[in-house]
Amino acid sequence: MSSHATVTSVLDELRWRGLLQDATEGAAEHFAESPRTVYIGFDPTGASLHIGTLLPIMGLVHAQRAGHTPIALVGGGTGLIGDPSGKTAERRLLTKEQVAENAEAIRAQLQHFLDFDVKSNPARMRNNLDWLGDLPLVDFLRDIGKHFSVNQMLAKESVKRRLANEETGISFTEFSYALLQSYDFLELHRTEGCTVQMGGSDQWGNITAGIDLVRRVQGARAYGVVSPLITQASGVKFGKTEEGAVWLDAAMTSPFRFYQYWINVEDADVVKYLKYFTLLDVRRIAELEHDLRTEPQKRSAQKALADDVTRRLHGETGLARAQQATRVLFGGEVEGLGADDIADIFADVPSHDVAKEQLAGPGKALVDLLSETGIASSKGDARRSIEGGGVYLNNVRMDDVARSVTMRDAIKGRFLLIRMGKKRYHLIGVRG
RNA sequence: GGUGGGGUACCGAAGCGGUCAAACGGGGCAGACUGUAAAUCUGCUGGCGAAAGCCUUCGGAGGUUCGAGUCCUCCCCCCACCA
Repeated sequence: MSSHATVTSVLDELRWRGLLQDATEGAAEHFAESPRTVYIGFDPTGASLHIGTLLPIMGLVHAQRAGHTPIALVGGGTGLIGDPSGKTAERRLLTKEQVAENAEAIRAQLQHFLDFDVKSNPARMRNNLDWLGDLPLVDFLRDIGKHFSVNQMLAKESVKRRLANEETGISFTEFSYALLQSYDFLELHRTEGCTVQMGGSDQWGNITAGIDLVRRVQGARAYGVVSPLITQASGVKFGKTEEGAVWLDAAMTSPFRFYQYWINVEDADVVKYLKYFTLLDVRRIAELEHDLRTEPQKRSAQKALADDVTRRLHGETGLARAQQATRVLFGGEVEGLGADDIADIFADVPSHDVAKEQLAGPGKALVDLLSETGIASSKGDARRSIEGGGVYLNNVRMDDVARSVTMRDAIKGRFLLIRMGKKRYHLIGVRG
């Protein structure tokens, strides 16, 4: 991805895209004056980022495109503590090794979105473990803690909620989180000249705390910009599927399933998501919105969204494969395929194995096959699915609960294609 | 510490001696309709079983009874009011 030193105001860009929830006073002017350095923190509590994190990432992407320098801060140190914002219960602590591993994985994922190589304003990556890791406690309390009013901290919504709950309460560790995040901002201000912190709207409190600290310690003015919470028209939490979260790591969510997630975005959300997650411009998005209204069955908006986001994360190859698998599965091309094509196309589709011997002779009961591979949660579940007309073997609906699967069903003696419902595909490879 | 109300399946919530694997709603899955959308309508939603049926489940442990989410005893946990 290339970044151009356009003069477009980041905030204007964020605003029309619906990515701007709030900004501290003077932020617009600050960005307008000259190129700035902006940071966002990423919590390494998981082994991968998920699509919910895409929103703050896009904030950095837009900043970079507008000529500013983005810093992705991986919270290798703060990840050891846990942010109480938005949490109702104390979090379990991760080990240092886990956090270090996660931080490394996140770093790799961010490289798909930010340009670390441009001459003018390359993105940077920092890990706050570098300065929090061996921070002397006494110095910290003297130099940083001194600037924080416990009274104010107690008034914060996230803290209040936890205090109100006698059971869980809040540990000193999590209570201190805001200080550490503020210290990050101070550190990046000193060493990187970073003057703006971005983040999700749940970070507003932590961000303003950091701004105050920079002002008190450095006597300098700093700014904050936050993006809104993503909502889904149906009220379901964004980024969740039956299989769980949609991850950026290809090993956790294959490019095919990633692509499918975006293809399945409902009409009521798709325009919003185009603005959020793609770099398509106003005119293009307006066109897609128009198409959506006039010929919704074409699903051009969903396709544009899926193409754009999948390409950025998984590259042209990943996108091409996801598209091909989609064409084959949903375009009815599956019948004429050879085994090799299938192996290739289905590399991404959830798959299972079954031993050849099991399909020999009379074969294996379909319900057993479904429950043993985990496609159905139990035999009863498998049976009910078949009775309800929701199970397809090689794209043929199975209506016989007592159906057995034999080698004759295997495509080219190597694969069984199971479909549950309209769109959940599973490939079963015949072993041996 | 006292008094009262509760703890039921993924969630909420009925049930108050057999007809209870447990009403109803939500969620989830599937079907129809569509556009791999939404809305709507329909079915399914503990396990095993082709079925009959069997097994496990209603906070925990005991008990009464031919039979217990349902009654009794003790224990644990929540909530409200009082102190």
